[in-house]
Amino acid sequence: MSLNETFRALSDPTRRQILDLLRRGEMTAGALADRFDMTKPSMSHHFAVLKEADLVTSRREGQQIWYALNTTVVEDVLAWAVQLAADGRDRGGKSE
Amino acid sequence: MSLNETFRALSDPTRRQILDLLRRGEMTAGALADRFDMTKPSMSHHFAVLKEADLVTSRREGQQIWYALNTTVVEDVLAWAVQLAADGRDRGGKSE
DNA sequence: ACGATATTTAGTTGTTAGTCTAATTAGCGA
DNA sequence: TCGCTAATTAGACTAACAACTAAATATCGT
Repeated sequence: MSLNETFRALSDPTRRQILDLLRRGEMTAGALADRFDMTKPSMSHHFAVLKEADLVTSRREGQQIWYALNTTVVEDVLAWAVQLAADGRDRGGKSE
Repeated sequence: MSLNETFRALSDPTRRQILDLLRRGEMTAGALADRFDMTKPSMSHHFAVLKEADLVTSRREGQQIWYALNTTVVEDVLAWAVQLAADGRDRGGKSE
């Protein structure tokens, strides 16, 4: 896993919105693209970045490609943040 | 708060290492810079990005500037990831 | 195999990011 | 104020990014 790639992928608002939509379940590339004011090739680029970061998985079903959220990597981010926040707080003395 | 800025700041490995060092407590700009194989101006740039993203705070004490981790924003990232992971898992059916 | 639909790949362009060197600001002590 | 140290700002250069249009690939139905 590369937090590098992961955070880079998350640093784009369009990509975070895509993940947000996928919280509710799988969606096809086309259905996702329709939700944004952007060309399909541009959206396809974002899908590729998310896939490379392993934040989503994809499978083809006929002519469509279904994308799904990969919670595993999200949990890695979670773990990273927990550690940073927890240790920081222990020292910082911020009690709540 | 802007997750945009936050994730952009976190997408650089040097900056994540800086935060990592700050888990243990405040450090001066110079002390931090010494830990990296990079010029001080470059390090200063990274401090500025982290400050802009509100991931660190700074205060001057004499000739030195002390940087400290701001756990509040880290916790915002945490909350974001929790929501994504939790909702995603509810649907994804991943039981552990 | 053909035509239509779904999606990605290629190539281009303008913008942003990370790094460096050189110059500048800020504070301290004599 | 002068000289020293700490840190940032300015300017330049290269690499990487996000968006677009046009073209290519993959699958389906006839």
